Amino acid sequence: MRITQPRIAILTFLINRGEPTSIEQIHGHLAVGSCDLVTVYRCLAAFEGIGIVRRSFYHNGTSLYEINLGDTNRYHVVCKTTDRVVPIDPELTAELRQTIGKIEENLHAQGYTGVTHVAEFFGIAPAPNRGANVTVPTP
Amino acid sequence: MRITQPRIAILTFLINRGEPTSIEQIHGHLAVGSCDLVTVYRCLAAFEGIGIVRRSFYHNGTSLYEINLGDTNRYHVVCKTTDRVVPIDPELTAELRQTIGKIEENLHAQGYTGVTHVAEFFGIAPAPNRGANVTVPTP
DNA sequence: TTGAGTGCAAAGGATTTGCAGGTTC
DNA sequence: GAACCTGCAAATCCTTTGCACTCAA
Repeated sequence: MRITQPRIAILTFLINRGEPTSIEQIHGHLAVGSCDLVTVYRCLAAFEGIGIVRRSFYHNGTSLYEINLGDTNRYHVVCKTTDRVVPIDPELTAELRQTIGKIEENLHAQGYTGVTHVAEFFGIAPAPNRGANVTVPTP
Repeated sequence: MRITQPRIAILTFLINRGEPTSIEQIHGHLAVGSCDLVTVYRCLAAFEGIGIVRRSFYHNGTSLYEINLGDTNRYHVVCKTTDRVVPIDPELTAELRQTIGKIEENLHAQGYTGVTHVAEFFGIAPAPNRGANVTVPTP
């Protein structure tokens, strides 16, 4: 896997962002003309393949990508109105992670390989929460 | 909401199937010519709207639909190779449901409305498990 | 009767693929 | 220099929309 300008740009962006982000948004935030939309698709697929990014889904089925920091899974609520992504309460996240871990273990025990999962919450954020300093799109 | 032939057929199929199923598969299992693919899309959207079916996603982002039996959420593993759907261990399902319930409560408490979630597991089933009597496509 | 539902065709949006030209190693 | 990567264009796949017709209520 070669280190190229577009890949550096995409990865840098994802690291700074630290949240599931749509391909369009990723592409939109890269310097104009620095990287084709198709290249973003291809790079993210490659990144997912080697495990440095994780893919999840928006409630309409389109893809979201985020940096994969080991198994420190994070879970989020995505606002259906604004697309803003807010992390779930840490304690509950820990609990969820634990339960999901058990399930994945159980599946491995049954002989499943390459087990992955997707867990997303969607809802309409209360107006005051919208635009919180959680997700400030990098200009 | 009117009771029509296509709706009866789709609902009957989903009830018998009892598992998340793709639109294509649903359409493919209905009597040929009995219902247009577009109608399947529209019916499922309508069913989802009134809450009698639930939507989830396959690992490639396409939709899966299943009958919504109250709030007795069920969670599944989808085999990436065969698309077969197998329910998660009941105890673990209960635990997962409980945790997710807490998270949704927490979100409501924060002011979120219309909270929904998606939780899916994907993996490659061990060969002996493939073709288990879990998902017998209705002829 | 009459408006919700349907089928067909065509549009739309997201993602993938083909191929020539560029860039990394 | 060779292989991998990129950009552009076009194709593909899934899903939605428009419109005239049909059918359940």
